[in-house]
Amino acid sequence: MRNSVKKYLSEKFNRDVVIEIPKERSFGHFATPIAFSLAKELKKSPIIIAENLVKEFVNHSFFAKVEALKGYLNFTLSSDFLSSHANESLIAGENFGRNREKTEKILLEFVSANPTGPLHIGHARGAIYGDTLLKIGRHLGYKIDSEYYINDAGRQINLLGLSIFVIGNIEVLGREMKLPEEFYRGDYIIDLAREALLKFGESIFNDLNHDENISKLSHWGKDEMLIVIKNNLKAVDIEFDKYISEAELYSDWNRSLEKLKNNNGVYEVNGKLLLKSTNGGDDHDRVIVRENGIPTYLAGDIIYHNFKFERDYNKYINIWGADHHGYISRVKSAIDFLGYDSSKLEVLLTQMVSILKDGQPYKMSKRRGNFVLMNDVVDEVGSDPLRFIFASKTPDTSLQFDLNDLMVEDSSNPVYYINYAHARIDSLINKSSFSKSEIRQANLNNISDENRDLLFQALRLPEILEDSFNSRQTQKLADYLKNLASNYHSFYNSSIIIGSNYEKELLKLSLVVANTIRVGLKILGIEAKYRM
RNA sequence: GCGUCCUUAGCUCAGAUGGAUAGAGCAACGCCCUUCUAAGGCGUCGGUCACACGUUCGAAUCGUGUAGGGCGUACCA
Repeated sequence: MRNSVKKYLSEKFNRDVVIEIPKERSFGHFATPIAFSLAKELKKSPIIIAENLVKEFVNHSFFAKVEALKGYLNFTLSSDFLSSHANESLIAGENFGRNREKTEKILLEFVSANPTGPLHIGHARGAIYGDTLLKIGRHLGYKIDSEYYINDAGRQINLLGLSIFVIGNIEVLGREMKLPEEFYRGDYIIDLAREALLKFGESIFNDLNHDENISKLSHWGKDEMLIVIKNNLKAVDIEFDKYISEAELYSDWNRSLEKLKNNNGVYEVNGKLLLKSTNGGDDHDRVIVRENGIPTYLAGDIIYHNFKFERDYNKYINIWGADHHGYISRVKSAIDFLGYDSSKLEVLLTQMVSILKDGQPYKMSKRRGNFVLMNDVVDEVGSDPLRFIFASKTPDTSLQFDLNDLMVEDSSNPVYYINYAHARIDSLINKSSFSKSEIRQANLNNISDENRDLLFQALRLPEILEDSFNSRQTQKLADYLKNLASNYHSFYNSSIIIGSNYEKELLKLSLVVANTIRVGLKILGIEAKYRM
């Protein structure tokens, strides 16, 4: 709707026209401050310009009313316009908002947590934010592939094996042994050690210097962790198109390195190879191959990004935790030296999360890792509220919330609140003596102004999705659904629907609202409830 | 120090490419079930948008600076 109005006005005035939604309802559905920008060129007061412009909109099919107010042009949409959109939305059903076919191909990488432990709550934020963006984008017709990059090569995997070995000795076999500071810890390592004992027998815990044993534990442990991670994700309904293994890509290292060298992106100092990452704005150049010939962590990212760009997408989006922001300049400079356009890579950061329960910092009971596990939270509050809270907050501010707030079953919990509106509508439809098809055929041309505003709001989903995706701000969709539900509850309370002279019309309006809620929630990864 | 994200009501957070009186939920206090789900609605209270200067017809929004906080600043991942 907004786009068609914007397009129409832009063509009419032969310039880009700013369209906004006035906060004050009596000002109409859309408004434009165009007279202010024309004032300078025409050297006339915006108020007079606006009054003159109004005259050009008499008997227009889009608008029931166009008026000039303090220099603004305010547009009230016509019932014809709204009611034809309402019909389109009901016909589209679950595809409401999907009408546009985009050609842009996007590769979206997110989570990519190391397979050395279960996902924690920070990962959950990135996972849900990324998956929500993915769902919005796909609904809008973008071709998006999702990937999880597994850091399954390098020291951290070896460290996982060592940690299982040492903790197994201490906690499972009751032996005396020192646990070095940098080792992984937490109940999940003990669980792994117990399973390892069953699988490999006690002998695997006998010799710390036995490389084969550690290697066995490392690789097996990594595979187990990957299963755990995939289960953590599945619990909030997230699945990736592809999992890319660093270890499998490693054979491509020489090819990537050649490219960097050919583009003059590396140099040698004391037997080490450095990447000229200062080109991308980094503080200093970074080592990519050590003196002993072993590539650093950054090398893996270089290979992976080479592999990404060889597959020719229009855009690459990475979602990283804020603690990785220092990596952006390194990876971007590497992409440039690989011979690709680093501006095609967009890195989105999610800030830290802290959790309260009963107003107190949430600590895992009986767990000795320092972070809150994603799985514990999902077990406690369920997938829907967690998905909603992460989708409803801007990713670039640190976030704190109380688990109790997510478990409450009243209007303070947006998931319940929105579902309740949806369930109420279904209940009305069932109570009515009219059939659904009779209701759908009702004519919405003569509904009241207030009800027309509700209809207008329910039909805004497509433009909200566009805005939400383009700005990468999923909370716009979440907020929109909450507001729509709120307005529906108001509507519900202010008029009796069943038995009214306008029963069919009011129910049709309700159906439009319900469809928008259902589609919107689905995109947020939540199935709307029909009964509560 | 440098980089980066942030600072809006007592609390948790929204505020569209700068625009018309700054928004919601919680908390507090009132009111509304002889009516379709009161798991709801309506209302009151509450803000020099951290601070200063600047750009603009117009700034919570843009720029510069100051103060405060998170994160990062490894030949660790």
